[in-house]
Amino acid sequence: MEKCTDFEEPFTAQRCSQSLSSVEDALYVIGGKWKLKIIIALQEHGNIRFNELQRIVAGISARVLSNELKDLELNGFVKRIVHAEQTPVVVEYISTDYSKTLKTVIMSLSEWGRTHKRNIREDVF
Amino acid sequence: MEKCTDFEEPFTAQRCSQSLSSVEDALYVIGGKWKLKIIIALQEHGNIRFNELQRIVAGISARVLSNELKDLELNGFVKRIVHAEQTPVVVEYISTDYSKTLKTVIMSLSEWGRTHKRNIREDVF
DNA sequence: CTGCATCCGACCGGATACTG
DNA sequence: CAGTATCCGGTCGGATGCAG
Repeated sequence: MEKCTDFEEPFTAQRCSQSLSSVEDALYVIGGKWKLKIIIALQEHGNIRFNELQRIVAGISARVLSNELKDLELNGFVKRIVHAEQTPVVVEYISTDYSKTLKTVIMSLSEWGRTHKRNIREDVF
Repeated sequence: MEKCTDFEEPFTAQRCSQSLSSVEDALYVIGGKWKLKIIIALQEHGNIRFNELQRIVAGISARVLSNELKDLELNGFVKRIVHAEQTPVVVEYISTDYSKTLKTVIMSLSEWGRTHKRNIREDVF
């Protein structure tokens, strides 16, 4: 409840004390091992197909990727586009406008990750 | 590789295309169900003891909290302080300066979470 | 190609009991 | 209080096979 002096404006003490709850809400949707990685991969490439996506998100299995994509689609982060006119069927995934609202989150996370890696290399904890 | 126009300065296209890797590095350390929540709880309160922490991070079991704290200590996010002069032993946990570098990450995540919750309430996806 | 169904082992983590 | 040890059920997820 105290200790909010670490955070400067425009984040008030009141907002600060609610960050746990809000972060929980965020992690509920984009938490987990793969969600953010998939969202990023989809943002960096335009339309992208299942197998290509699996190649980019290194280490993920088809089954897990499939489930994650369903989740992400339900939550409005991903659009699934089926090109039915062809055989075999071509399916493309594309990130939605709503996933763009994660821009700041992804920015700060990648910034921190980059800095952290540098720290690790220099100091050894 | 393209599509980086969504991101404005000072984040160049080159940095953008590396965000997947950097975010992976970040998630490797602060990813998972509990890590960030614990870090936030420790930042919001000053020194804090094990059971109190378990109460604040709702839903976590003693075993998991214990393991997570070891992890966080190894990675320099948490300091463990033992007050040996008393019996029973009093142990306090406190967040380190390094965990303050996560400020921006936590900010953006909680901001997003707050907005997302509002969106969910209004539109129903 | 794009997945889903099934099998099955690994491991995550809850409950409980116990120690210092 | 601050954890640890053990047990054990549930889930996660890899491998494989199959379908559209």
